[in-house]
Amino acid sequence: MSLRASQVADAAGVNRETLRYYERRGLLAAPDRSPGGHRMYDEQAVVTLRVIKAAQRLGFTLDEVADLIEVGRRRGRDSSLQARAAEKLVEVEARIEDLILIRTNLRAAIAAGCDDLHQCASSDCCPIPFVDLADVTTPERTSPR
Amino acid sequence: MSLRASQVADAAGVNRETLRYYERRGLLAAPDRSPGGHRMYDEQAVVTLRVIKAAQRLGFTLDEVADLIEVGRRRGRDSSLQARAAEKLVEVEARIEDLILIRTNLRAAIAAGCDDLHQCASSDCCPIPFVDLADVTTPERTSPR
DNA sequence: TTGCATCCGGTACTCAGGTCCGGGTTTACC
DNA sequence: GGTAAACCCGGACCTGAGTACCGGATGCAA
Repeated sequence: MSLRASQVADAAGVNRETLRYYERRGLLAAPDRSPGGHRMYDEQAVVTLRVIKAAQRLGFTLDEVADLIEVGRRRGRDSSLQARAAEKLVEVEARIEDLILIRTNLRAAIAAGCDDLHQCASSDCCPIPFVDLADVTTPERTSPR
Repeated sequence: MSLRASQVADAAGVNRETLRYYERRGLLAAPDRSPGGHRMYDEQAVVTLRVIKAAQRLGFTLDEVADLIEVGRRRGRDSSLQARAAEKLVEVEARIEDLILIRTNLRAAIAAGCDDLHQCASSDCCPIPFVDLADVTTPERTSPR
């Protein structure tokens, strides 16, 4: 059984136009067409869309997502996959570190309540949860997002 | 001692124009000016810039960052701060969860090496590290990024 | 077979986040 | 005091990621 564009879009929670857009960008395989030219998707398309959205939420660009999908597709013979995966791993781990720091600070801010924050604000140790991060971050990391 | 625009920009690893831009957006306080009108920053500006960049890397929008800075500035009397911090905490924790899942899968992919990946690719469990995420994700989370 | 929702391709628009330009000062250094 | 580098402002431009619109074609149900 095949799905039409807006069924897929609805199922994945995206705009119908986004399907065409992703197809243009090579993120979504061009589906079969009906005799009249309408796109006919399978359920896999929905999964792919969700995958893309998930990856995006984590800060991967569409190009990066395209890469990862690509890499998953043309299997073993491209062993740069290992390298890519390793790179991503490093990125992901750095992100986790950062987020954990933020979390710690947010928790502290919440636990301390407004009174301590007051004191804190006057002594310039706010903007709240980010100060540590700023120090930790290497300056050369010229935001490749 | 005061710093000039490009010194600050260089120190923080951003474009000089970005300073003006952030000033317009209210993210960076308008600095003092020289008699001739040139901006004269202090070292704090560099820290603030790094803070902003750090927050951005974690997926906060400039508006959100502005919020957080704002909130840190006008201290206790605005007790919605607690609420905001709590909200952010939830977001941050969700992000961490997602990233940990990704990390797990990336590690597995790396550990398995290309051979297993090969097998994997043919059985449709690739694109590598995102499938689980796709299932876990509630469809209604219509990416508010 | 008619009617209406849906889809088509192409193009234009939006929004965030910057970045670049250009003509005219201002500073810093010799 | 001269001059090159840095800076000013306003506005145009750019990229990424979608979204909207259009006139015409298609799908499907009654």
